[in-house]
Amino acid sequence: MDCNCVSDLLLPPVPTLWTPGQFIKPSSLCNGFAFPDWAYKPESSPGSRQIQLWHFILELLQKEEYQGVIAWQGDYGEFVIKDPDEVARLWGIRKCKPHMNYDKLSRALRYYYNKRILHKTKGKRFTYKFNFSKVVLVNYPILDMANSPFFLAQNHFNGGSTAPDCSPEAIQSLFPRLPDSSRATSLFDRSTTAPGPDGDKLRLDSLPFLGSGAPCYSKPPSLLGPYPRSPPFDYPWGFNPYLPGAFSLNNCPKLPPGSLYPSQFYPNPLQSSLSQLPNPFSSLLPPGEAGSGGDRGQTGGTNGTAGGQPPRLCLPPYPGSLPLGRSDIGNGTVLGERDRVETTTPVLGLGLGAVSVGTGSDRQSPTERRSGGGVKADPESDSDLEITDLSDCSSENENDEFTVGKSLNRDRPQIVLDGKKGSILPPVSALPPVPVSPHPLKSLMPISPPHLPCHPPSLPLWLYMTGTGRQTLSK
DNA sequence: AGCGGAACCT
DNA sequence: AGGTTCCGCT
Repeated sequence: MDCNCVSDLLLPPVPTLWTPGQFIKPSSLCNGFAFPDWAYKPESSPGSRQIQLWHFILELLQKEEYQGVIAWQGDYGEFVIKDPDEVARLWGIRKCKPHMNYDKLSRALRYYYNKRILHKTKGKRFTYKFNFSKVVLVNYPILDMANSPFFLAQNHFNGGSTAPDCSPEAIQSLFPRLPDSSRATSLFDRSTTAPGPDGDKLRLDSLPFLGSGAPCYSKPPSLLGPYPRSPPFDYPWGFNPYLPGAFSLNNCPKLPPGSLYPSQFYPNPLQSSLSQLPNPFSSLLPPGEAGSGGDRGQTGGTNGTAGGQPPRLCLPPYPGSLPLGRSDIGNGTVLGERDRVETTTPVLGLGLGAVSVGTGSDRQSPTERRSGGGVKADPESDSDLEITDLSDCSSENENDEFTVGKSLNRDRPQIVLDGKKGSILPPVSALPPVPVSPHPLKSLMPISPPHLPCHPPSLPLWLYMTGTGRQTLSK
């Protein structure tokens, strides 16, 4: 039976989020619901365009209108299904399974246990927890995680051979705590010296969505941006993350004055953080904002970001992540016309490359499964790490892969992980030369796409469960 | 409520 | 592969 709800006819532009009443294309609707294109698996994967449950859950979790139905609660990554029947109903609508119920949905959720995408918070009804260490964070280019001390250990791309730091601390360093609201944060710690070899150190803990803040309530990042997936290599506003020039410290184009990023789209701490970014990032700020250290509060303006909700940032991904993970996330569409619907939340697409964390073993350990009470995440489940090998996704571009650490660039930011400085990002010069169009914006557009990425595109920050792709899980 | 096996579907 | 459906069990 095909209820014709979500078919390949679903084309971008689509509503930026799954919001009842947002109609774009009747043929792409299911019972009046339309869904963001990014919610589908990439075309390259089998069964593509079928949303996965964990994806759907994240989708719901991201929407404030469903806070009464499902919401982040408790430990980091933990969420509670407040209204199981309603969630099941929504899932049923989504999948056109009118007979869906929580029993069935929960069976599907249990299906994720083995994949270590989710686990149950013992002792808390309807409470589950995402194993965010089991995700691939793509498009965190400026956080060159693959080059961090943490990830170097198992970096498939540099043949890392040292033992990985799989300690919970290391994991925590990957997902650091949200800084206190009172704590001034900056993406770059300039407290030490002037820019130079040690000048600009990227602070992971200044990225709100990367961490959890309050001890009792830790909302994971706005994991899935509200941006519709764009066709491959469609960078409507002309930004091409693949192009070296896009991030060249000397070749970063200014956005047109008064352009697509009104200042109110930059709530704190992002705004101030962005403004402190060295070029090219600071240039993303509207004129007058860069360097102003604006201190508009998080409640600020019309950004639509609820107080306390981590703002999504949108920085162009650093091309160094290209070999590691798809970098076409969001950036092309962030400023696109199609995004008018919900460009209310700034998005910072920070490229991590493709980083996943997981164990070689698929199963939860008995310890893990025994751990109850939901007091604290089982360290075991989050304690292992691997770099997701996406190399087969870019076989044509193997030569493009960075040899991490092959060359140093003093101008590039560095990562500070728990106070330890990470290795610097690969130099822009390591990128393959790409012809540049004379047009200031078109110079950022793809001349010829490097290769078809293999994760869902156009996400400002895309979480890619390693268990759902062609990647690392061994069953 | 929650679990997991099994058959089945797409 | 990723569920969906059913069901017995705890």
